[in-house]
Amino acid sequence: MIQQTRQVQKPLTTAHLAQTMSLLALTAEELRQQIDSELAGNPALELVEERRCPTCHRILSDPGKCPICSIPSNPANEEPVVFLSPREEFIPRKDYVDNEMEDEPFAPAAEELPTYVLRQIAPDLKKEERGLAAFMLTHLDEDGLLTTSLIEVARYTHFPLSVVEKIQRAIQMADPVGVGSVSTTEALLVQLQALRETGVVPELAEELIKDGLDDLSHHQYAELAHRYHVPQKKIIAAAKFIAENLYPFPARSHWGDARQPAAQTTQVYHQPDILIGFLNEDPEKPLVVEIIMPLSGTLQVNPLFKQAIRQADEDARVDLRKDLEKASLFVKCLQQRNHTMERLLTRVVSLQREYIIKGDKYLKPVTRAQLSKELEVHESTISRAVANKSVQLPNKRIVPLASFFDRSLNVRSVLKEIIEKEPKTYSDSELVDMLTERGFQVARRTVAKYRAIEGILPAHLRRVTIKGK
DNA sequence: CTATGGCACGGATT
DNA sequence: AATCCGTGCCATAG
Repeated sequence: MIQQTRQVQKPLTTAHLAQTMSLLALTAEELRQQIDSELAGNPALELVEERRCPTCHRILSDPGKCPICSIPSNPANEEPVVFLSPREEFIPRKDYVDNEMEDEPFAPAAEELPTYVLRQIAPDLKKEERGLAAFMLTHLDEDGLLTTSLIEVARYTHFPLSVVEKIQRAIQMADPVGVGSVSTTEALLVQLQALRETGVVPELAEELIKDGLDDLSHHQYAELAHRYHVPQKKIIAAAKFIAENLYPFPARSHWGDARQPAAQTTQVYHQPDILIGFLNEDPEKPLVVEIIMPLSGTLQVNPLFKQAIRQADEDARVDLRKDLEKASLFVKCLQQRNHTMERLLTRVVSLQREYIIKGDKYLKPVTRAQLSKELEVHESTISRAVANKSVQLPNKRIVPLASFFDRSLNVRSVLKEIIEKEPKTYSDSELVDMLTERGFQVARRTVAKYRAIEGILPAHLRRVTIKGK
């Protein structure tokens, strides 16, 4: 991806900048590939052994200081602790495939999904269970449904059925909710259950999914209304709810597109590039921000290589020097990149502290442009750094880094809250007033748009819903 | 007549 | 320069 390092003799500034930029845009996983290939292609680069902190045995990226242990024990620290966290083991490699049974090499279309899900649930599983989970996840089709029945899974893997079921439940609750179900019906029910915990669900939805899915897809509302002895209106409302909020094929839904029910965008599943958590998981302690560096050691220019140059004869020397230049440029760029990331994250995290801790409502609308001024870098630098990266929040949710710059998330979240709380259904224009009271000035039309984004039904359809709990 | 969704325009953001 | 987002106007459904 970075071929412009051909002539690196002198133009330190431009080449330097260009490469730093391209490195900034990379996710942790991509960065690892980049480094791997750089390392393989350049003998002057060297990966020095990992250094660990003597007390907490954390791998260090900077020689000497351990970011965690050097935190002074003042608990009420408002400032986040930001540091590079070299941890190779965090980058899932492709070897999650079960070695024992190689009958099916890989689900070709879905290589991203299994690792993504596994990452979420792995912490909660025992070691043997992880293997089972991995096995099940490799048997998903491109829609995120299980291709093998649970019984078969149990027979193949020699796990008791009860364990298999337990793991399946864990998988289903993971991010593309419903993933790992054996049928679309099951997936829908799981999603419904999940929605129930957060919001309102039409009372009929569950029945309809269980028995009436066929008629439902053929829009036989009259027939259904008759069968359940309810007005057709209710059926339609429930149907609409199902259509807009649930996804028969979990792999096609993802955080980003809960907004666009119909749009079947091919979502890429990210693993986090940045981890945010509390020190020792203790909300009293300061926030710890780990920028994942996909390395177990530190990159540097091989000192032996420098020596080798001196001893080399004339013509070899030119080539070697080229390599050396390239290597040192790469190291510099990498450092620069990391430095920028650190500064960026420091600023963003302390700005959005409330959001990170308390949730969407507290997101402050910050633009990339503002931040670029504060950090004195070009806007495009921020854009690149923010794009395509995802962050794991203390509550284990994984969100795109770009969501820290969502200009309307807070309003939408308050809007959602209003609608969920108030028993009476407000029309859009009433909602405008409510929002204005709380300090958000938006147009009526915009409220409608936000509703659509959040998948909230219009007032007259909401009226027939019941509150779920 | 009221509440909403569609289209499209202008300004901000990237 | 391309894209995204909020908004106004208008048609349509209830």
